[in-house]
Amino acid sequence: MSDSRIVYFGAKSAAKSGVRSIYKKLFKALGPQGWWPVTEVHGRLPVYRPLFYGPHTCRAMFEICAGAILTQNTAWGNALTALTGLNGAGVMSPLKLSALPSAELCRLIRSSGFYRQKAERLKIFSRYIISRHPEGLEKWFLDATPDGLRAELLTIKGIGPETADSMVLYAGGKAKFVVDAYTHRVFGRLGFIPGTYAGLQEGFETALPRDHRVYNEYHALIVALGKNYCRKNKPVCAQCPLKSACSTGRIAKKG
DNA sequence: TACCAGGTCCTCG
DNA sequence: CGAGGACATGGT
Repeated sequence: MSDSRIVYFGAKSAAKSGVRSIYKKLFKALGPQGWWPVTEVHGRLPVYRPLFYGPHTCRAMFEICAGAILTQNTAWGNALTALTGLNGAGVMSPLKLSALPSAELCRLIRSSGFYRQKAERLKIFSRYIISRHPEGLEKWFLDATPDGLRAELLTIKGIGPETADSMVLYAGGKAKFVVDAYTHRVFGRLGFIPGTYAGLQEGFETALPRDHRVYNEYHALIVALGKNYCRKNKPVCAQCPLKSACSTGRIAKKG
């Protein structure tokens, strides 16, 4: 007998339909998320634009990449303060960032935490663009395949799987599913295994149409769920859009 | 007061 | 490989 709460990724149609039905539930309950929030040309704060999936301007692409680095293991609000600081200082570009003294860069992004590491990572990424892709971020990303771009990004120090995938999906508008801490938590509680980065990513990419708009919404919806319902300590199971598909709340009640 | 937040790198069994 | 520590601020 199989435990209905356990859903194996791989060649299982149950996993496919599970992944798809969860997406539908989330989208229906929470709506389009408008990711990735990007600063408007004339605006100060990044804005969520529901149902817009690109293409982005070159500077928006760079801002998304910088944001992906700044939000590593950090609350988005803290990363956002740093992004606003960089925009306010007029240094949101590879050329400007790479020319900025490290102490100044550290000061601008201090709110994001791990700021020495992140300042270094932003510089490394900026220098990489200038030296390896002098034609610019836009041409680099738009000409690349999702897997090729991901592999190249992973060679850059400071860019790991999630940051690379965020850049590919949200800056490049290419179909790569982003797996993050929320994804592990939510789908772990839902009973999906394996819970490794590669396992989860392959599960999603196999189950879903290869459409960057779907990957975009799905990951953003998982984050929304993780923040507002599927919290680490005190999950709000009673009103969770996925409670019918999840056993966590029931188990907790049974004790 | 602790714990948590849209990870990654390095080191050591 | 996987586990464990370092990296750091701001919100609850």
